[in-house]
Amino acid sequence: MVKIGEIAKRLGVSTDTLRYYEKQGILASSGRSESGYRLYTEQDIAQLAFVIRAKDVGFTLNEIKELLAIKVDKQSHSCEQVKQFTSEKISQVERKITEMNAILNSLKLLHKSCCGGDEPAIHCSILSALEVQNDAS
Amino acid sequence: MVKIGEIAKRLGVSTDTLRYYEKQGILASSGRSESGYRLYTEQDIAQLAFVIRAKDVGFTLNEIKELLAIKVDKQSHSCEQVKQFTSEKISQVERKITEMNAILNSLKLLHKSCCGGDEPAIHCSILSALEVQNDAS
DNA sequence: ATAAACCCTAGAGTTAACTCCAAAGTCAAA
DNA sequence: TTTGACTTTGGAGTTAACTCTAGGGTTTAT
Ligand SMILES: [Zn+2]
Ligand SMILES: [Zn+2]
Ligand SMILES: [Zn+2]
Ligand SMILES: [Zn+2]
Repeated sequence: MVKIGEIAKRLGVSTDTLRYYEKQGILASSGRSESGYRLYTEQDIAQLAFVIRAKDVGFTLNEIKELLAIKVDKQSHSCEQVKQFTSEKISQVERKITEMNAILNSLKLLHKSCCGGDEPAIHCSILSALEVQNDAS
Repeated sequence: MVKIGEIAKRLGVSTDTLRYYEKQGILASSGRSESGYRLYTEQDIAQLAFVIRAKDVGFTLNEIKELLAIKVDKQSHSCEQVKQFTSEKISQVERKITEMNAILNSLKLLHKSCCGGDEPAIHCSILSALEVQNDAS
């Protein structure tokens, strides 16, 4: 059971952010000390790591809440529903990865088509590289 | 040369958003009609498609501006700088894809570990699936 | 030729996700 | 035992990315 400052420091977020996440139902502390300090477990830290990773790749807090709801709501839902829901989320993430790869390809094409010399970049075909890739979406 | 409403409709954004992107230096129209209407080319549309895709996967407008700057600034920078910059962006995108895959694995594990039956989901090991994955980040 | 549907600008309002602040209680070390 | 670093709450302020409004001009269809 660690205090808020510790977990904040370990995962590189502010204590304000952690209190905000609690208010938003993203991550509550597992308990409080005698004096009312928030106390977090290692599991809480693991969950926060998940939240941060999801946020980093562009999920909103609401989407993250949905992802976490799979865990929270398991008492009130059937396995069938859980399976259905995770299926949807999986295709959503797969779509994002596909788009990400399209962007990566744009950049790689661009990188390849540039000679890398020290002359001004006017002559290199970067512009067309970007557009060709865009057309082929 | 199409008007703002047409491009907005075709790519599923509002005309307000397009005017906002112009103000932010993300995407200007290629010209104006006699009466001052914005006119866009197919290239503009391709660029907007790129912007939308980048936005969808979690890039901020400022990051997108950086990506587009590769194209815009080519007069004032050397090929060496361009190559350097695209390299950085490529690793940034690759990192994002890696994180995305970690999340995808969490979800897949979760999906696999659920029986999918119509009984309440209490018994299934979803919780641990999420946390195991988080620990292994 | 006139109504509907489009476009313009400038600027105000909104939402998400923080971030900061004030006023006060708690805890560890010197 | 007192200083300083922590914690609490409630609420105000900020930033990004829209979104809307007002008040006007333009284009198109009937
Ligand atoms: Zn080049
Ligand atoms: Zn070159
Ligand atoms: Zn199950
Ligand atoms: Zn089951």
